[in-house]
Amino acid sequence: MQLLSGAWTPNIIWYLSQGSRRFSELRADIAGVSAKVLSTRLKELEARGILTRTVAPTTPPSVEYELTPLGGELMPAITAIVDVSHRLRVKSREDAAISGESAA
Amino acid sequence: MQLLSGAWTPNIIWYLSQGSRRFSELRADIAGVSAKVLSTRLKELEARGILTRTVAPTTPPSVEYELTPLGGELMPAITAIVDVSHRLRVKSREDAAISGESAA
DNA sequence: CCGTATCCGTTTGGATACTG
DNA sequence: CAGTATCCAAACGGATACGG
Repeated sequence: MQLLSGAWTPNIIWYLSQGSRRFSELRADIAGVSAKVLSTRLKELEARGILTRTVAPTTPPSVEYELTPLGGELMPAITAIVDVSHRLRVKSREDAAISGESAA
Repeated sequence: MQLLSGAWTPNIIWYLSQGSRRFSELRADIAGVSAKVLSTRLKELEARGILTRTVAPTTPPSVEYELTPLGGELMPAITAIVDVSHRLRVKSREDAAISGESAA
C-alpha cells in the first residue's frame, strides 16, 4: 500500500489534476516542498506511469508535468483523502472552539 | 497529509470497519505486523479519535478495538485506495500477459 | 493475552550548495 | 529555470526480550 507513499505525493497529483504544471509552479503550489523531494517524487511517478515529463528546449528550459490517464485513475482516492482531511480540519477547529468557549 | 500515515494504518482501519476486533485478532488479520507497530498505530488512532479501546477485566484480559463514527468517515478514502490499487494490480497482470504473448 | 522497552538498521526528507 | 550532490537528523519499523 505504498501507492500514494512519499511526502507530498498526493499533493503533486492533486495539483496536476487541474492541468499540466511546470517544476517551479509545483514548488510554488505546494508550499514547503524542497526541490530535492519534489524532483524525487516526480521521477518516481514518471517511472510508475502516473505522469509524463516534457522538456521544451527553450532558454531557459521549461519542463511540463502532466498526469497520464493512469494517473487520472488515482483521482477518486486523492479526492476522498482531500475530502476527509478537509472535514477533519473543520472538526478540529470546531472542537478547539468548544474547548475555548469557557475561556472566551 | 499524514492522515493515513504509518505502516499498516489503512489495514487496521479496513479490518475494524468490518466489526470490532481484539488485539490478537488484528495481529492475525494483518499478517506480518509486529506487536510493537500494531500497538503504536492503535494508540495513535485512539488518540486521534479514530477508534476506541475497551478492556474487559477478564483473565486473561481481553481488549476490543472499534472504529468511532469519526473513524468511519475515513472509509471512503480507504475504499477508494483499495479499489484503485486493485485495478492497478489487474492492469499490471494484463500488461505482463501482453508482453509475454509473443514468447508464449 | 496484551502489550511495553530496548536496540538497531534502513529510509525519509530537509538544508545547503552547486551545475547545465 | 530545472534540477543534482552531499550531508545529516529524525522517524520508521523489525527483532527480541520482558512485564502485568
